[in-house]
Amino acid sequence: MKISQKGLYALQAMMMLGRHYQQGAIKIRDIAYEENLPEKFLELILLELKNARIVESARGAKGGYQLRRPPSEIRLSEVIRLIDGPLAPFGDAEQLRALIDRDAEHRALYQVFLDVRDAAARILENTTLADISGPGADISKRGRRQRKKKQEASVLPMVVHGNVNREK
Amino acid sequence: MKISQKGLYALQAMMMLGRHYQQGAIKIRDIAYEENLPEKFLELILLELKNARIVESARGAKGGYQLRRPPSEIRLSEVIRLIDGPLAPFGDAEQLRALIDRDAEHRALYQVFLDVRDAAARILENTTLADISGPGADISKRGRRQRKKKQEASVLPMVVHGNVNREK
DNA sequence: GATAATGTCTATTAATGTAATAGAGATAGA
DNA sequence: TCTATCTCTATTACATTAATAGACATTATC
Repeated sequence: MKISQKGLYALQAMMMLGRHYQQGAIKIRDIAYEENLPEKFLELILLELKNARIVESARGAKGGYQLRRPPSEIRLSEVIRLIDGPLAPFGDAEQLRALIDRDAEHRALYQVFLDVRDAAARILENTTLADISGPGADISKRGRRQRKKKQEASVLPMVVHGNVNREK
Repeated sequence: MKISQKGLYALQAMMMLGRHYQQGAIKIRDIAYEENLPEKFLELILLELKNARIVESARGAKGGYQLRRPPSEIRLSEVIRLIDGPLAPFGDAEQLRALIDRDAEHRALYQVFLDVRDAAARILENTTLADISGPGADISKRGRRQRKKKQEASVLPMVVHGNVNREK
């Protein structure tokens, strides 16, 4: 899985709309300005979000965009899957599956990829716009509240090993 | 993070070398044949792996490649980081960091991305070539054994939620 | 030391994907 | 009607990826 620039723009736009939830339609231009996004590119992104019925638009003068649901009901996974496709860490799932079917030895590798995908999905499914934007957003609170499904909280450990944080 | 075709080839080649560990040098051609990889492309990949000192080569007649360490000491994360770069799910960490520094509102989003990266890293750091290749490889055994660091086993839950498995 | 087998290295290409831009058209409010 | 705004299609520039080609260097073996 890879979150593209476009995907990041989409998330930024959604966060902005989340901050202005229930304030009526917001113009593309205003979103672009507030989040510092290329306006014409943002147009295409919002169109996709609209077609997916995550946001809604009003045309003409006084037109603009707004969320169709409260920020607490929009999961990051939904936005990312729409813009960047499946959360799996490999490109072409079909091709990989063909490889696996042809050769039992590679099934274990495939399973590892599935585990990675599931781990990422678990986080992105359980984080909503409300968790990361708006007046209540606070990193330090993530993981302690706002888990919709009660049993899942303990499945996503917040413990981080010292040796895992190795990226540049 | 995205595992490229090249990264997948690298993992396949490493698994093949793992299966033939301590059987002397293996020719590029044989690796390519057994794993059905493009030979010339594989050359470049093996060169990278050699420069990273994960494999070693012998030149000339009877030359070839072999692992420098036992399969149980080669983590998938090492191979993937080498070929495909950092495990983070976003492209340019610098750019994202700049965004975050400019705007405190986006820190929470950044933190989610870090969580995703850490979750992926945790799995790929704790899975070795031995776990997924060779005669002992068995998907059903993953997660129950072969965790090098004792305390980490419980941190990677094997439970999978029904609603997480949503990819095509 | 000649020969054949093999890894090393550099360059190039083709295909694809990504980010972004341009501009004409449709719709709605004033 | 006029103007502001979303809608939609096309196009472009650029970067990345996957793959190929070919000359060169090294080693084993006869």
